[in-house]
Amino acid sequence: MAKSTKRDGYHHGDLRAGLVEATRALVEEKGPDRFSVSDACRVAGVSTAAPYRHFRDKEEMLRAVALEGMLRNRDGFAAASEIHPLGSLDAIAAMGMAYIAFAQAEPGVFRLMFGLTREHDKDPELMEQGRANYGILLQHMAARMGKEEVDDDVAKRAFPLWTFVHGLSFLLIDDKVSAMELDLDIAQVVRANTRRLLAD
Amino acid sequence: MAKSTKRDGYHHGDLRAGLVEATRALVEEKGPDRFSVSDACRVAGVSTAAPYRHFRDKEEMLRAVALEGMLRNRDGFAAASEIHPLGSLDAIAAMGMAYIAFAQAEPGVFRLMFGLTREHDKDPELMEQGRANYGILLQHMAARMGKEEVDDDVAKRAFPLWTFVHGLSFLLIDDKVSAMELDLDIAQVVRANTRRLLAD
DNA sequence: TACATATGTGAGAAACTCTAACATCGTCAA
DNA sequence: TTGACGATGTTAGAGTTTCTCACATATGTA
Repeated sequence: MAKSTKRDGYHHGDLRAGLVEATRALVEEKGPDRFSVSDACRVAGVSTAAPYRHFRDKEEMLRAVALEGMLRNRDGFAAASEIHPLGSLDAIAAMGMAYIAFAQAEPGVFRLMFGLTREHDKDPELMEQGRANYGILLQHMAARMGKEEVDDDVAKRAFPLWTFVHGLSFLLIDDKVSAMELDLDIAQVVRANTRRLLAD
Repeated sequence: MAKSTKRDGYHHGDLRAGLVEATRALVEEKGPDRFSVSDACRVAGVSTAAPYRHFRDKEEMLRAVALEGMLRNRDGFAAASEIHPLGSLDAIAAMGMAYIAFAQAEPGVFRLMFGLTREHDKDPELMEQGRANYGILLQHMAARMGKEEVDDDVAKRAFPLWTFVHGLSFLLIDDKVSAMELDLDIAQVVRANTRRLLAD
């Protein structure tokens, strides 16, 4: 039965994948700061020394989850961008909603994908994936501005859109929206302000 | 010489304040996730059991720093809002810049003020301060819209402005701006997009 | 088959959070 | 003035955690 996450004897089968999944689940359940390697080991059913055959340290386990999240996020992002015309307000707003939906569905992983530790910036793979995601938005923006190629102007007009949905995502998962007693229709907020940010 | 942070004998003088300051410095130096109570004790020059006379746990120490940051942030925020006419683009953009400047000056504390843990939401004092800060923006927005009182419409028009500078703050401190090879004049970005978000 | 390599285990060192019992200091009522 | 008490510090230590080291077991290849 090929490789599986199920234990089969002395060896695990695919412990790396098993640990990444356990880590993802625990990060989501308890929050990134309450995650422990030992917990992941308990879930995966291995000793606490086992992970160190596959990851340099705890940090690297979390980075693996962040990277996997970035890839998964890209799917939703790309899908949203493709159901509307290139460069349309509909397409751009849909991408924003996909970004926010991911943050709300997996706040733990989302937090991991950004911020949590400065070492993430040094991870070239993670950075590359982030750039690829942003690239999709850039394509739409270039089309909208009637340009063949993505240039600095395009990048500078696209950036505020990212900024906006990024900030909204954090305010939502940190519960600031309800704390301020705001009763918002998120889709409406995204669409209206995307339109404003695109205006000129 | 009244209360001081300096050690004077068996007792410390004002250990609570000393620990908050040590915690703030360490959070800024190493990041919130690398902070340890023991480190703070070493800096303050007390035993590792001492903090528990003043704080329930590590979490509460960090919350104290977040609250103190929120108060300090408010000073800059209020100051920025007062040097320009009530409700003017200048005033609102200046407040945005103050917000971002704080994040860049104290990224560790800024991260603490939002997110890091969900327990923060339950801290009524912290929530109250956050609301007070947001209230300053609401005043300007109400004036701009020619209203006497802050109502739902005002809150809904102000919210995107917060969202925008909040997102920009995080992208800056997480180094995403340089990672995407964007060379931005932040003041320019804030002003241009604040104007767009206010338009209609 | 036999050897090299990959992947798991158990034991333990070092650090950390937090508690419990005890020590010291300041203060206020008698 | 004094002495009891509450506030605030210390020492010792239990329990958890990260990570390393030596050793065990599985897998693949000559």
